Amino acid sequence: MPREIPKAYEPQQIEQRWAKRWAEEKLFRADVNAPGPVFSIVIPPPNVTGSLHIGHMLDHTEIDILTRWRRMQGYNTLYLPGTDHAGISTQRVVVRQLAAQGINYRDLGREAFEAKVWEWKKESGGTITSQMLQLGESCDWTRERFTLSPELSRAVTEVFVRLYEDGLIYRGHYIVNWCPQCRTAISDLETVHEERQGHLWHIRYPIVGTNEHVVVATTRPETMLGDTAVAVHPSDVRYQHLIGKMVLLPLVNREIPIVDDFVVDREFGTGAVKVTPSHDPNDFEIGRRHNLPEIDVMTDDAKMSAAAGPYAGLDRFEARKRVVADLEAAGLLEKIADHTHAVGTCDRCGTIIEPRASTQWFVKMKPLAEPAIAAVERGDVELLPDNRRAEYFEWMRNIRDWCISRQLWWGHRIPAWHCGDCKKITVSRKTPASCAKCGSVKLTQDPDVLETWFSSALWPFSTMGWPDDTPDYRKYYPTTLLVTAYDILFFWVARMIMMGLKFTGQVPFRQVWMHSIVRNAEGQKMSKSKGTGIDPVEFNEKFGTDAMRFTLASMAAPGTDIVLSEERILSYRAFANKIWNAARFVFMNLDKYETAGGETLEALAAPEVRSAAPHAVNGQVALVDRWIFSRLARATAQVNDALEHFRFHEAAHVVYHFFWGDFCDWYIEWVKPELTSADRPKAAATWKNLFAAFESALRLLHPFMPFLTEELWHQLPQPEGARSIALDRFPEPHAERIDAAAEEQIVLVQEIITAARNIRAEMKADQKAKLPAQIAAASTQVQSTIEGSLDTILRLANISSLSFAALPFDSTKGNIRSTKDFELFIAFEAGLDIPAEVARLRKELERLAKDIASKQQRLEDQTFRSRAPEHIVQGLETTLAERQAEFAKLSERLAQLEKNSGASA
RNA sequence: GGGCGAUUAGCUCAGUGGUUAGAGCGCUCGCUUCACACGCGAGAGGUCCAAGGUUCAAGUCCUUGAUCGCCCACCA
Repeated sequence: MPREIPKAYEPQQIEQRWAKRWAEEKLFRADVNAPGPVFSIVIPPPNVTGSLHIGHMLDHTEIDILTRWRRMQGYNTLYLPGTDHAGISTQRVVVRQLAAQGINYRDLGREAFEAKVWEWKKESGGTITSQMLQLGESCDWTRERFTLSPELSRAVTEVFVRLYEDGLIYRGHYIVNWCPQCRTAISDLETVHEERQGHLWHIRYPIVGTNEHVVVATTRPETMLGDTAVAVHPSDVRYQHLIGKMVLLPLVNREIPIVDDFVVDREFGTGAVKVTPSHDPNDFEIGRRHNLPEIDVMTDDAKMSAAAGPYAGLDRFEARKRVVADLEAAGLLEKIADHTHAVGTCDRCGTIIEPRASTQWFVKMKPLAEPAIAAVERGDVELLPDNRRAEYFEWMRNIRDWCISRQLWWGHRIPAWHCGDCKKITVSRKTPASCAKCGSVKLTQDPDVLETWFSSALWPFSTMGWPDDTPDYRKYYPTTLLVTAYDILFFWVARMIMMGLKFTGQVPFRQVWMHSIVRNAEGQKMSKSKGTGIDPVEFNEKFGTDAMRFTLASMAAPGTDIVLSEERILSYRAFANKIWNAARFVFMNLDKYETAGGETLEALAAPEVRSAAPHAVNGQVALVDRWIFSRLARATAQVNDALEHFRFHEAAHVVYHFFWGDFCDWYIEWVKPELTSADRPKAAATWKNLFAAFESALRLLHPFMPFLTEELWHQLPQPEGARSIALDRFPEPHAERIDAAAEEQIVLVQEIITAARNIRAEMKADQKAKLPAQIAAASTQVQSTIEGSLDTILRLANISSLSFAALPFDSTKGNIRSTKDFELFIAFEAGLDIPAEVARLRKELERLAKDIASKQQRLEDQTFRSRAPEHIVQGLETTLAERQAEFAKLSERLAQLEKNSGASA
């Protein structure tokens, strides 16, 4: 049966077809009862309403490579997919959408709004999962999870209640980061500090009962409307006499005291600071220490509040201008200095955050952090790469309490009820009937929801059915590995470790692999909103998912961030095409094999054809077959080692060069004539070996290029009932097939062929002209190797004959290439380009001379001889001898040429 | 203010103290060779950022500096 496949690889329909089939057949469904060691991994859940970006693609590529590799190695694998409800982001999207329809979400009311978000989730929540399906990720879709599902919400409530009962969750009034755009508190981690060019306004505050004034400096003049004191350093001689006096707050005409506090920096500004307890963290602390009132002069959306008097209703920045103008008019503005300072912005929307005193829920972190620090110190969780450990420890040791409440509607509502009578709080797993304290039934649930990362922190065990003791939990928890970008080490990884230890008594994962971040050409983080992102879906369609995966894997070297370039993707698309065409060659020959009538193709599907390779003829395995299986075994071992250490780029490099370099460039070219040989047993053996090597190569490549390899694997003869290459075995490293002798001999033959091609190219010999060549072998082994592969040498070097001859060759009559093992000579009539050859030889000699000199110098050094390991010294001696011999040969040749050209000139 | 990373071929990047520092792209030359021009063959191209130091031996380890980038940090 002739196999008709297109000349060029077209990934589009092939990928779609397989992606669909893998999902439909539930090929990657995990089975707790399956044999083998466990390899389990949960996805870092993407935002449910988001779409796939290049960062996910990297995450997912690494996870999928590892999962497929381990599955093929016989592990019981689980790759659990799912999504995050992403509180703020999702709410923002829906709010904006409603606004576009002229609807203010607040007018809708909480329940109706929540319903709208669920609706939106239903509509667009499929985007990311369908994109993942398109990518053909080998995850178990029957176990897909969502952070806001009833099951996972139950885990969230359980955790909240237990933390509250343990005194680790408290409600308190503190300064938090307030985002006026999202209208909610956000955590410290969710703020991004940006250097901004601003001003430092120096304002005179008149001292009551005198003509004096004190000058304060501020970057946010509008907050003065909420000032309730001025603070100076207790030992600041400039101001000591003022401590205890009152100043009249300009514009507001409120009398406020001058207090002393150690936190004031005498060096900064004027050394006197206005104190606004409601709008600054330091001032808040000063306020606590001095019992100052708090005056919140802003509203949720950062407009000035009624407390701001005449400025009420103004936007904070408009108010700033007005306040400054009014102060100036009143003659109270002493000066305006330029000042660069870090401004906190919301990492979701970029709005400048407003520090604001507010009542929120917090988690006490120190008691959770301590065991999590110990677990990493002990190595129960291995954080990789190593250098991230220090960051983790640094952050964990200085951890601050975590503000977990958000003034949003989309999320897990806090399971706490406020009593209308006694004002006490009842925290409960289920809606309580009455106040736990006074029995009142006038209960209202706390309006806040938990921040998204609270539920994400439980992900490794909430997805396994916790708090129930499920088979999944027992089998797959703790998970084997977490793969994620390093930028969410604090947001997510650290919190998972803390929560995992607290609630399961176990670490949530044994290893964490933190990969790089993908950046664009300008080195910025890829961001869709900034228009700097690469759309992976578009790229996948354009170049093929396999090519994209391979590109990402090949660039995923630890340490540096990845800058993706189209050129690089193109080169791996070419690689995919190369594999495709190697397959075409194999298929073409499969047909010949069958029509030749020896054995049927089905015979090739027999397990022993694969496992017994390399196949022998008359008890003899051909050199090239020994070689390719040796190379395959070596490549497999290298890939295993690389993947065990998350060295994806190294693994990719190995398979690339094994396939393209060893298999295509040499093996296929070498065996071509054997396949059609009249010697039937020999042809059949070559056949089986070609088939087995190619088939193994496909399996080796599968974790990296799943679609292409699946497609081709199915076109090869396979045993009855074979469903997918993904369920087949990964190649074994087969240490016994590593054949140093065969590799050495093949290298020799390759060197001869390359030398001949080099001479021909330099001579600009007609491609079709086969020239006779002569060779001098340095040993009988070399000679017998050459004799053994003579036909191949003649064919691949494009020479008509190769005769063994005695040295020296007449370099004026042809060109010579030499190594330690041989000298190859090809004569030609057109005449040698003597000046060119002289130049080449001189350059070569110069290089050799330098090399020889440095080696001699080192070998003469007695300290080197006495201290360096013996194999280094011996190796150096051997190499030096070779170089010297080479140098002698080349000098002789050069002299001959110079003499000749001198004679002829 | 602390901390981390990078600097290697024209470009993008690998490189595990040891014998001639590699890859892909690009470049030059030659090829419609019956798997592949997304290809084949042959080449050119590198004071490994700088200066010191450790070592028998440094692209690799240490120190300092330069340039670029990132993270953390409540000086108004």
